[in-house]
Formats: sequence, structure tokens, C-alpha cells
Amino acid sequence: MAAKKKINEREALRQALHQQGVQLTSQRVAVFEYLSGVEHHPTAEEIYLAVKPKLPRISLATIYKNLEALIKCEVVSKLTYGDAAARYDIRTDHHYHTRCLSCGKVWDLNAVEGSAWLKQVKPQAGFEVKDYRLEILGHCRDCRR
Amino acid sequence: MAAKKKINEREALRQALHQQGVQLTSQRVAVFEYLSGVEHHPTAEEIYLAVKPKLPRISLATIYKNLEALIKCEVVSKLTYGDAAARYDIRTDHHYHTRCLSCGKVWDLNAVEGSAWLKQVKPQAGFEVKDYRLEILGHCRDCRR
DNA sequence: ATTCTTGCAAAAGATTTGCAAACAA
DNA sequence: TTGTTTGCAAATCTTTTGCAAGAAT
Repeated sequence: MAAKKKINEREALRQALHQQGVQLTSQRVAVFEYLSGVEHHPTAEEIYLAVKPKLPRISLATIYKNLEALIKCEVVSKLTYGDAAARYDIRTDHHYHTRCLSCGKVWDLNAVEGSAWLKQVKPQAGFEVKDYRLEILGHCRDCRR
Repeated sequence: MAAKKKINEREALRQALHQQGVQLTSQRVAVFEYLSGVEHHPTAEEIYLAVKPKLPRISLATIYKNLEALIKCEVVSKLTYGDAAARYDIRTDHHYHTRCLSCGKVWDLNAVEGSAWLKQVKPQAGFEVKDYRLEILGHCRDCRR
């Protein structure tokens, strides 16, 4: 049952990648599966360390290359933060995030309703709006002890 | 009149810096004045290039050090973006920004009313909210030709 | 067989740091 | 005078790139 589901997921992944001429490799699958299984949005370094036990010869450069490949295939999205390393999210639909100011971890912010409010916020004249970014900053449960 | 105002501004700056044991130097003043006079929020590099004609021997490291000093004195705030260099803002009150996806420039987003809506957005359990970050992303007038 | 991918090391861009000389108070 | 700051160069951190060897289809 669980095994069958995994096989189906892998097939779906193969197809998404194939459309962009991207191959399915063990390194790629490992990155994808790790991202699918964590509740927060890890950095490239975290992914690297998590995947290394299974694939001891993998390099950090490969992690970065694979993340870019997965982004190209619209399977993963990249969240950027100036202070620190970028983070990677298995979701690609439009949504917002919560970020911990202590540990830097990032989570999805679910159930944001009424964001129609956002659309009525007006930028300067001549500015063409393409997207909104909303983040709640604070301290996560773990960091508060 | 304008000269008198500038002297008063400089005195106010001196006092703000003095409270933190920070001295008033020509380099510091140049960074502060450049930041006060631009409508967008420049990077350290932009400030460096803008200030260099007046102070040809200034170095980029000094710009960074001075920006940190001004931030410590709560006279400047830092806006961070993962893709690119950080940007510096002469405003230190809580407000939001517009950012151009083409050129990377950042402006203040004025008159954000109704942000009470933000306060009702609920993060995950156990998360202590400290701040909100809202950005409108798009293309600025100049980049649209 | 051909194209794509890996792993390594080196490069790149932004920012920080160590230190001796110069400056502000 | 005393502590702070400057300018330079070197170091740091994250991310990207070049390339020869290896893997996927």
C-alpha cells in the first residue's frame, strides 16, 4: 500500500521531469523525498546532511543543481532570505510563510483567507503588481523552550 | 534656511550616535545623507558608488561598517533579500515595501490601512508573533519602459 | 550511443573581520 | 590622550560554474 503509493509518486515525478528533459536519478529522488517528508522548509545544507547517510558520495553542488532542476520542473519552489541561506519548499502553489527569528526555520502559513485585502493595497504609480509576499515573523515553539 | 536645517539634522544625528558611543565622521554623514536623499532603498554598493566622488578614499568595508553603526543607533534599517544584496532604508518605523522584480529596487509602500487583517492571520500553534513582512512584487515604471 | 548528471575544485558575489595607521572627542 | 574608525586585504559564507568521468534512456 505505502510501497505502491511511493511507486506512483515516483512515476509522477518522472513524468514531470521528463517534460523538461530532466532525468530521474537517485540523488534527485533523495532530495525530492526528503523535501516531501519534512514539515518545515530546509536549506540546501540541511538537505545535503539529511541525504548524505543514504548517498555518502553526494556533494553539496549536486544538491543545488538538483534543486534548480526540480524548480525548473515546477515541483519545488525556492524561498529566499537575505540574512541566511535560501530554503526549499515542496509546494509550488501560491501561499505564505511563518519564519522563526531564532532558528530561521520556515513553515507554511495555512488558511489565509480574505487576502482580497492585499489586492486593494496600492503601490506607487506606474507599478505593475505581479505577486505578494507575506510573512509572519516570530519565535517558534521549540525556540521558546 | 536649508543650511540651518542641515546643521540641525546633523546635531540630531550626532546625539543619536553619541548614545551608543558612535562617533560622527565624514564617511558616516555621507552615508546618512545619501540615504536621506534617495527615494528608493539602495544597496551598500550603490551607496559606495554614490559617496565615492565626495570621499574618493572610502572603502566598501567602511560603508558596511557605517551602515551597521547607523542600524545600531536605530537611524537606519536593513532590508534583506535572498537573491540579491541587502538594501538600506532611512526609515525605522514599521512599514512595508514594493520591490521591482526586474531591477531589484525597493520603495516604501505608503498608506497601508486595514492591516488589522494581518493580525487575525493565525500561524501554527505555539508560535509567538513578533512582526509581519508584506511586500508587493512586480515591475516598476522604469522597467516597463 | 547520446545526452544528461555527478563530484570535485575553483570561482563568484555579498558581507565580515583583523590590523596598523588616522581621526574624533 | 583614549577610544573609535578607517582602509586595505584576507577570510567567510552561500551559491554557481567548468570539466572529466559516470549514469540514464
